[in-house]
Amino acid sequence: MPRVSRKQTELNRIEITQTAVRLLLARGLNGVSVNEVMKEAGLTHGGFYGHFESKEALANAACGQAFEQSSVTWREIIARHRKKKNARKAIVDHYLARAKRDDVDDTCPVVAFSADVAHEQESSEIHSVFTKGLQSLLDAYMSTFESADFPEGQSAIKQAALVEYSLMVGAMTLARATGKTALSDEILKSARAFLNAGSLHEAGSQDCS
Amino acid sequence: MPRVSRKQTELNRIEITQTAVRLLLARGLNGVSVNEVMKEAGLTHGGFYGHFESKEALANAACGQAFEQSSVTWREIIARHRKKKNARKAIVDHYLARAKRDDVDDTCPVVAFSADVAHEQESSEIHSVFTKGLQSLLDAYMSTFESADFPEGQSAIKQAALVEYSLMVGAMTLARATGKTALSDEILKSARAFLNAGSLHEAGSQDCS
DNA sequence: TGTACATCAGTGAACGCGCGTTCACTGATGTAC
DNA sequence: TGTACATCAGTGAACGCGCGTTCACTGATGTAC
Repeated sequence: MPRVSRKQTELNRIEITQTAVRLLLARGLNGVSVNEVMKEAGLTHGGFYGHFESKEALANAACGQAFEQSSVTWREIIARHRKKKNARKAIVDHYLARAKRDDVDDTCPVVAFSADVAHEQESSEIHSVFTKGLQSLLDAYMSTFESADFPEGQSAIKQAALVEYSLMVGAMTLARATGKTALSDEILKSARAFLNAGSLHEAGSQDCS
Repeated sequence: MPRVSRKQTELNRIEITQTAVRLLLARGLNGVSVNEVMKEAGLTHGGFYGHFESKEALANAACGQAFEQSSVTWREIIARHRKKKNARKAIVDHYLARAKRDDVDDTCPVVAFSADVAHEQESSEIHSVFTKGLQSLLDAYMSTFESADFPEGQSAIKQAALVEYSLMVGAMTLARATGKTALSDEILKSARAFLNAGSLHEAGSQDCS
C-alpha cells in the first residue's frame, strides 16, 4: 500500500479535497476532523500531511474548490438561457429549491461558511479565499441583469445584485436553521415569489407610485 | 469562597448565562469552552455543573436569553415611534448599522447561530429554542406593517416580513464575513437603501407598472 | 438572640477522550545504468 | 529491455493538548433548637 504511483498520489489529493468539500459544506469549516476526512477518502490519517501543510490549509483549499464548483454550476445554468431574465429566474429557483435546503452536502459555500469565516481573524487566509469566491458568484449573478434596465449604470446593477443575493443567502440560512417545517417552506416560497416577481409590496403599497 | 449565599448563587448563575450569551454571540454555539465561560464569569470551571446539566444546556439557555434580549430591544425601538413605517425604518437602521457589524458581542442571534443550529440534529432542543426566538422577532417585525397597506390580509404581511427579514439576515451575514471592506459596506448600504425605499428596481423596471 | 450542626456552592485535581500533528517504518514506484 | 537501488506515499503508533465532565473536599451559609 505505501508508495503509490504519482498519478494515484494526485488522485488521492483530489479525493481528499473533494471529500473535504462535501463534509465541510455539510458541517461547517471546523466541523470535521482530519481523521474523518482521510477515512472517508479511503486513506489513513498519517498520510494527510504529505498532501496538506495543516488542517487549515485543507479548509482553505476546500473552500476555494466549493466556490469554484458553485461558480461553474451557476454559469452553466445561465448559459442555458437566452434571455437574461430567464437565466436569473433559473438561478433563483435553483438556489431556493426545497430539495437544496434538505441536501446537506450541496450547499452554497456562502451559506455554509459565512459564519465560520466571520469568526476567524481578519488576517486568516480564509477571508481572501471566501471573498474571492463570493465575488465570482456575484459577478455571475450580475451578468443576469440587462444594462438597458439600469440607466443609472453598473453601480445600480451591483446594488440590485447585492440585495437579491443577500436575500437568497438569508432565506436559505433561515430555511436551513428551521429544518423541514412549515415556516421554513414559507421562507423559501416568499423569497422565490418576491425575486421572480421583482416586487415586494404587490398591491397598493407606498413604494410603487 | 465556597458556599456563597443563595442570592449570590442566583447572581452567579445569571452572570454565567450572560457571559455565555456574550461569548457565544461572538464566536458561535460551539466556539467557547466551559472553562472560558466560567473564568470570564469570575469562577472556576468545577462549579459549572452546579448551575447547568451540561454545556449543551448552557448553550440552549444562552440562545434563548439572546433572543429574549433582542426581542426586548426591538420592541423598545418600535414603541418609540408612532408611525409604523418609521418604526420599521428604525429597526432596519438598527439592524444594518455598520457599527453593529463590527461589534462582535452584539449580534442578532439569528446571524450568530443559524449555521450552528442547522448543523445540529433535528431532535436537538436548540431547534425549538431557536425557532421560538426567531418567531418572536418575526412577530415584532410584522407589527411594523400597516394592515391597511395589505388588502390581501395577514399572510401577505407575513410574506413581506419574511422577505425583508431574510434580506437583513443575509446582508449582515455577508457583511460580517467580508469584514471591514468596501464590499461589506456596500452590502449593508444597498440593503438599507432598498428596505427604506421599498423598491429594488427604482426606475423603469418591469415590476412597477 | 445565641449556639450547634447539617447543607451545599464553589474549588481544583483528576478522568477519559478525541483532536492535530509527528515520525520511524514499509515496500511499491521511479530511475540510473 | 532488464537489473539494482534510491525515493517517497501511505501506515499506524505515539505525542501533547484542551476539552467536557466528575468528585472529594472546604468552609460559609442556612436552620433547628
